[in-house]
Amino acid sequence: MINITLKDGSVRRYESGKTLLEMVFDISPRLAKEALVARVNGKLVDLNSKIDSDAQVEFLTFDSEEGQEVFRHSTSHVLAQAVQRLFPGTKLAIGPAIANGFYYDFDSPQKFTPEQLERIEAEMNKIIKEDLPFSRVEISREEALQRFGEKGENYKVELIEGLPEDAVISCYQQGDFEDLCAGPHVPSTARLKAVKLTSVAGAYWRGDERNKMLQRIYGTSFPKKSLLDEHLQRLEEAKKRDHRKLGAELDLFSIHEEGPGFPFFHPKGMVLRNELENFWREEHKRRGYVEIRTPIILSRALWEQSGHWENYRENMYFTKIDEGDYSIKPMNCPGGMLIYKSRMHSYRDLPIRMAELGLVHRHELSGVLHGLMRVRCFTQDDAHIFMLPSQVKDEILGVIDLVDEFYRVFGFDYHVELSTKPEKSIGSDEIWELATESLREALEARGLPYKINEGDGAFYGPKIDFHLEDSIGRTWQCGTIQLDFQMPERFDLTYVGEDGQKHRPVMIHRVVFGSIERFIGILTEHFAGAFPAWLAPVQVKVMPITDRQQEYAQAVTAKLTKNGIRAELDARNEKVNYKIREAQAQKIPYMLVIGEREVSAGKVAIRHRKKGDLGVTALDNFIDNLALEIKNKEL
RNA sequence: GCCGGCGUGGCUCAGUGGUAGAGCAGCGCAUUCGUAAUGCGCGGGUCGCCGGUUCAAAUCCGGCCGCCGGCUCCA
Repeated sequence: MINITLKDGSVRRYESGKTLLEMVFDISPRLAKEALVARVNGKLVDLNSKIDSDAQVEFLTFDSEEGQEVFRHSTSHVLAQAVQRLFPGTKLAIGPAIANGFYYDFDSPQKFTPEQLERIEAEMNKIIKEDLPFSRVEISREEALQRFGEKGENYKVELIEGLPEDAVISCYQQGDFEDLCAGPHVPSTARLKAVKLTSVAGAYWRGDERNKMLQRIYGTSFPKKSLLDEHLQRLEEAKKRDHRKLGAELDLFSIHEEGPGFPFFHPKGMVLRNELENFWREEHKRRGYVEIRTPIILSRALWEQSGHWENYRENMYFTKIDEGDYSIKPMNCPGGMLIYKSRMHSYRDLPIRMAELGLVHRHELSGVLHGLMRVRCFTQDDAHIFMLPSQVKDEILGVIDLVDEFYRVFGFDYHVELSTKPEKSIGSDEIWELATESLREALEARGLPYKINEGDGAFYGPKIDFHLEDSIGRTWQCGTIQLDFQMPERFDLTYVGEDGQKHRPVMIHRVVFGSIERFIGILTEHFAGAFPAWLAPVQVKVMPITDRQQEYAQAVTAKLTKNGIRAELDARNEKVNYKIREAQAQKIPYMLVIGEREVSAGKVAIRHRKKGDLGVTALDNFIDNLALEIKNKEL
């Protein structure tokens, strides 16, 4: 007999060799129906596995992250089985669970079209009905190589060859299908109740564009049809928040075939931009930043000196002036260097925090352009901080705090990544190590959780990245802090120290919004277009009920405008319902309905886009309240 | 750039070889109305672009451009 300790601390005794599935049936038939996998002494294992010694056991359902992952991973195996049934000879690459679903990469001469996806989905449902148990077998490396080699599964062979010496190699089988897999899996295909294949896409083997492009089928799955429907419903809802759709509907910006990736900002979009920039200038002034502006076009020699020519050329645009080669700036730093160098600096002047709202152009591959999130020209809210080595830590902390304070104003959640030395880079390993450690220490000092992004730093230094989410959960890098020992070297930047000698300053590149364009995209999706009053392009819509209130409504609008509030008059000969409907669709925060009663009382009737009818009040009172809401940047 | 899908009035979409359609928006007229669509009328499209097949192409074929979802890359 063995002792099994459950999550609640209770202990049950079983004969050695009983499977987890048998145990959970004994504990609770209801839990048994929902349990997908178990955590045994901290390790995830199949419910089909046998336990032969005392253990801590926890049963996991779809409610847990691990349960979902196992569930989706098992679904990807069923997908692979269905594809191989319908298209024999299809080779398997990898098929992991991802956030909200799974995918599987295939190598097949057969092109998977949307119609075929339906066929595959039907086959998957058949496999699910067949209630095939997942069973695990551990095999030797030689046997694994032989098995998958015989079947012509060359990608699997490659995977096996890449496994570490001491790795346990396992296979999972359901019916006549077998896949190389570490597991664990759900007990049987019948658990995978509701399955939906969502799209096909190309994906390079091992994510390397030099490799063959495989066909990736994406899908998702749930233990209940209703959960799947809810998920699809949520995706539909999210589409309505898409900044590309809202950007057109709210008349914020447009992008044209005449300039792919080069957005045009309309008057309403400019209000947003300007509000963001005003806020940004105020906050930076308060924190001791000075503002500069550098040219868009600068000579090739400058870019050679900075290292961009060597490391960033594929992303740059070029032009000729007279006989000379010039480049359109992809970054603002070299321009900033020239300003720093234009005069002498004393150690007493440092740190110098030099900010620039700089318009940069980058050649991005056509396939990656995405509304305002990924464009070919954008405005970075850049700053370069020149400092003494002893000031590095405080300056990094200052920027981390600044970013946090900014994002808080908009109510954004964010996550942080630390990116290390990339393949293409300048500077010695020691310097990189030192810079990376400084950033790491700053993060630790603030207790910020972060993820390491190996090899994703800028070519001149490591960076801390701040990522924000869009409406469907894709994350976009916005803020970044990059520590740079290289540019000061390359541009021979100096300051005069206490000792009267020249010394080398250290530099930080940093952005908070990241790109104003991308930030506006995120902002739009986050608020679903219903921007807080301080950002709303139109803050108040004044709507007289009939022509007779026209004059009074005009006076109201004029007074609002005089008080710095962005107000518009809807003088059209339409019913209030119609005007309200339109103002609601435009997500205007406040509507002032003006009828006979308001005119005679000299008041206004307020309607809020979310709170509805707020009753009648004096105009001055409304103005005071709204002015305060705007000043406080209320959400 | 690569893989797959898509491209018809400002917007959403119907039309799959035989003279381009609807709703919304726009414009005109009427209506003067109390918290999410008043009625009637009128205009508007070389069907993304170029070429081919055909007596005839929005529709079939090829190339290009753009967009969407991924991959790779990045603010």
